[in-house]
Amino acid sequence: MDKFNAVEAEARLYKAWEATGCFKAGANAKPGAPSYCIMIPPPNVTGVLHMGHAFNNTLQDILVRWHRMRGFDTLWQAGTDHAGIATQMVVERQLAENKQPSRVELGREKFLEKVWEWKEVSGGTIVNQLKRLGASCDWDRTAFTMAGAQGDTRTGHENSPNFHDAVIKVFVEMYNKGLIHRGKRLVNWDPHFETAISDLEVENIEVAGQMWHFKYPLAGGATYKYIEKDVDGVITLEEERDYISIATTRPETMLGDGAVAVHPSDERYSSIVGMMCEIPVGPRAQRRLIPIITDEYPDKNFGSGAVKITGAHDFNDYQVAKRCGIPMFNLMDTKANMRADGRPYIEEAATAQAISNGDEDFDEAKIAAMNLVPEDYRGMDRFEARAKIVADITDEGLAVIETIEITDDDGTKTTTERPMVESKPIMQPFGDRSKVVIEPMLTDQWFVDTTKIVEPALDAVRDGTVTILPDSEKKVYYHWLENIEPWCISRQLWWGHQIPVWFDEDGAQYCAATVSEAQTLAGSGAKLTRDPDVLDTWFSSGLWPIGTLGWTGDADVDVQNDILQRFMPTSDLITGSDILFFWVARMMMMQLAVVDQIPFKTIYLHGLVRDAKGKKMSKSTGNVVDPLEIIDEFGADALRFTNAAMASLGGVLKLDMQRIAGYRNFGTKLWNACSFAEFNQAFQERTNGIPSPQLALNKWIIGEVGQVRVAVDEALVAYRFNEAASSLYAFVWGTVCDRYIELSKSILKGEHTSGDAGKLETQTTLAWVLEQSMIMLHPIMPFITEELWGITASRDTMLVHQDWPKYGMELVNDAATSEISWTISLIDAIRSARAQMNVPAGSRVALVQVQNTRAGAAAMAANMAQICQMARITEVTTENEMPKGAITVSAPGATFGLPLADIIDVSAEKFRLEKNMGKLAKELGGLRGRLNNPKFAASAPPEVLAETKANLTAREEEEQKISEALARLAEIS
RNA sequence: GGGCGCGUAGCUCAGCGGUAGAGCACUUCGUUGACAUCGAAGGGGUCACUGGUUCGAUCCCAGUCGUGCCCA
Repeated sequence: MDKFNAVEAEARLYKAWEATGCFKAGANAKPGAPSYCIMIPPPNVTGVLHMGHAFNNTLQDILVRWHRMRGFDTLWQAGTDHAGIATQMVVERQLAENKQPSRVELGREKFLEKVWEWKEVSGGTIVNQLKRLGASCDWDRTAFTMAGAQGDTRTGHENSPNFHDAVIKVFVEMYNKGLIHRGKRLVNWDPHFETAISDLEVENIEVAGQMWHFKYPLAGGATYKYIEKDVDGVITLEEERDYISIATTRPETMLGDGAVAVHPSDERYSSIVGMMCEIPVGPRAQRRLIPIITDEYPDKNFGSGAVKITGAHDFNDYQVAKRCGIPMFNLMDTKANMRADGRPYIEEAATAQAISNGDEDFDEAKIAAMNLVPEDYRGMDRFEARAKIVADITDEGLAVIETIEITDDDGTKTTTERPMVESKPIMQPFGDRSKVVIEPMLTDQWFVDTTKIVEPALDAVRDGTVTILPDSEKKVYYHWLENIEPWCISRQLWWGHQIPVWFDEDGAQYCAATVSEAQTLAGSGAKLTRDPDVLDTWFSSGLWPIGTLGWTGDADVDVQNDILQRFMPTSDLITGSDILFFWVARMMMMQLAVVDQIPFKTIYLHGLVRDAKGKKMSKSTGNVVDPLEIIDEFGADALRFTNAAMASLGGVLKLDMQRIAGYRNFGTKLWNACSFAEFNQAFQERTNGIPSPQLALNKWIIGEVGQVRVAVDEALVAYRFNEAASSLYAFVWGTVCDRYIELSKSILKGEHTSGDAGKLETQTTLAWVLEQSMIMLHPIMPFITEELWGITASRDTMLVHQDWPKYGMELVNDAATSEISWTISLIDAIRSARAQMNVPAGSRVALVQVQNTRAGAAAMAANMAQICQMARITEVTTENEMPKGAITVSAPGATFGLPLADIIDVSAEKFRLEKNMGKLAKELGGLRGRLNNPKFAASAPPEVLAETKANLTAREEEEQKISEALARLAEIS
């Protein structure tokens, strides 16, 4: 047999699987079999395969291949996500690189054509990369979340259901049920992409920030006594003030302040609550006066205890402003520059003052239209405006001044005054894609009233209809859903499902699937304009299960949809715990809201794949591992086996190259074992069905196969991929290669008493054992096992469709097991003694049997050839007494000697025996201690008691033997 | 600050009431008719710490320390 050529074989085998339709829905299904379905978490159409995908898809493929081999009606649904911002970003960048007109220059329609063109060329990248991993998805069913939208060229997702229609249908239904509404709310605004994003798309990062302290003068020159006390109530500061001190990290938003708030219990300010104070920025003549109010929000111990309230630019302030009816003035445009629109500042400020004084009514729209940015700052970048405002206030002497003492080099102390600016770490929000600072912005957006659809999603998990693994993630799920916020689903992008709502000239809304339906609703005279926004990508991927299965919302059609009926609800969802909220929870809510069905029965969540040291992989750290490079170097099977071995429930995923190499070696090991079997004509003697041999060796290994099958299935049923992998690893390498094959060699060579009959049954058994290994390893290592399957015999089906075994513990033969384990322990004991006595590995020595049980003697007789070969023994003689100068070797119930008088190093032997004695003494101490404790006998379960006693007897026997050996040694020296 | 984890061999991790395991790394030996991507034999652990429950705790409980992630 040649060596395994992974690169060549992987491509060839994958092609063969696909060509014969091995992965199609229902392939290899037994008649009437239950269905099994996994929805692939759709990778972004812009995506390239990274370790997270490789890990996640390996687990899915293991489950899918395993179920398919077990005859389930299996579907692994493939597809990609249109990924709104990411895709728009990629195409825009490409336009810029190719010096083509920009998105804005092209206009919406032309730009979307460019996106579809890009999708045709590059959208299939990740699909092809998943194939290299061996993913057995039904690629003919590849779905796309924008399938059927305007401009769709139907390339790369030819058979996708019309996802767009499904999304629009759901939006209209939810709108009509009152689950979706439009409103002006403070949202996270990404000034780079100029769109709202959801709070989940915001990363809060701690950065070095500054906090400035400014004086807001009291209106009309009013003054008050400002008193500060320490914890004991002792006055530490008392002064007359004509201002209130405000601390802020965002001075540029001062222009939009609507009030100053203090805590109701804050005595320092109680005398001025209700008074007006002046925002200390802008042209002096038009400075606005704002009220000093009380609210629970300010923290007395933070800053000065007084907080400026800027409802349109801060989430906390927004809540205060809403509670207290404070106007919220928007200061920035969509790029987060200071607004340059509207009337001159003088007029705007006068109106604002009238509102503040209560002389003029206001509503949301009126406030929104007002621009309170003075001309000096209009059009400035928000950070430039901040610097200028700080400088202007400081120049005017309205910054709070602190006095500090400076010690010169020569030791003289001077005091100096400077504006009070605290440098402190602050949490700043960044866009997860754009990486720019997110601006809270008051805009009109569409929202899903999640509180109205959240309960069924919670109940399904609470009552166990849906299982979340690992269990600890349940709490996270509950916590988020129990405190759910409205979901902002509109995005100011072009690439996405455009919101199906039209406005007439009065701003009335008409929600319908098509413009003509909307027109009908509005009446023929109405002039309609469609909302330009698109839906959040997660809104459409929230419908992934039903959308990919072709749900239409038309009951008569859907009932005829065989695929939908067979596979919905799906079985398992395997995904990263980082998208539990983004995606999993939303799928739960939406499927339950739309079709009143759970989307899947079990949710398996896993962490991020990290580097060997546990660091996140990132481009900037330079520790990113490319799965395709790993596949090139070690083969897909090695990467897959590593992924399975890492996948303990809730475990941290640390990817170590040495480990991958180790599993590559494991594949080679299996290959070489098969090569050995082929060399010994094992596969020529293969039979269908479980062999029924006579030799204990063969009976034993068949029992071991039965045990490992049970272990593997138990592990996979419990989603313990690591246990399945390690059971198979230990079985193939430790049991089959190191034990069974070694013990079979003398039989296969014809050196065993069983002769030709023994050889034949061993060939048959060996072939069967290896075939079972291939079958059980196939879900984890599909390529090398399929290749071995193909080259070792001519077969009716490829391994991918081979039946998964059902046998189990009934294959275990106790007599055979004890015979072989006795034989192995004798061989091990001899080998250990030889190595420690420095007997050259090549030299053969005699073995003396001094005492043995009948079973032991029988085991020895039956396996004499193996013992002699593996322990390098020339012959076995029986003596009544241990010969002088022989070293003692024990097997269960038996004592042997190795007559090594010539070679023996007495001190080395003494050392060896004493070391064993030491180990024994420790064990004996523990055992005797327990057994001598009357309470142990009284309370321990009987089987534990019996086991402990048996253990003690065995150890005492051993101790006896060793002390005898030591005594003999003393005689020699 | 709140929540959730995790501290077990040099490293990466399993185990989770009956006295400790794997892989890698390490040491010694080895071209014995599958395999040096290998074989054989070894060394290595007060299972973070302190209390408690128990006949018995790495495992359960409480606290401490360290550490990671998520949310404010």
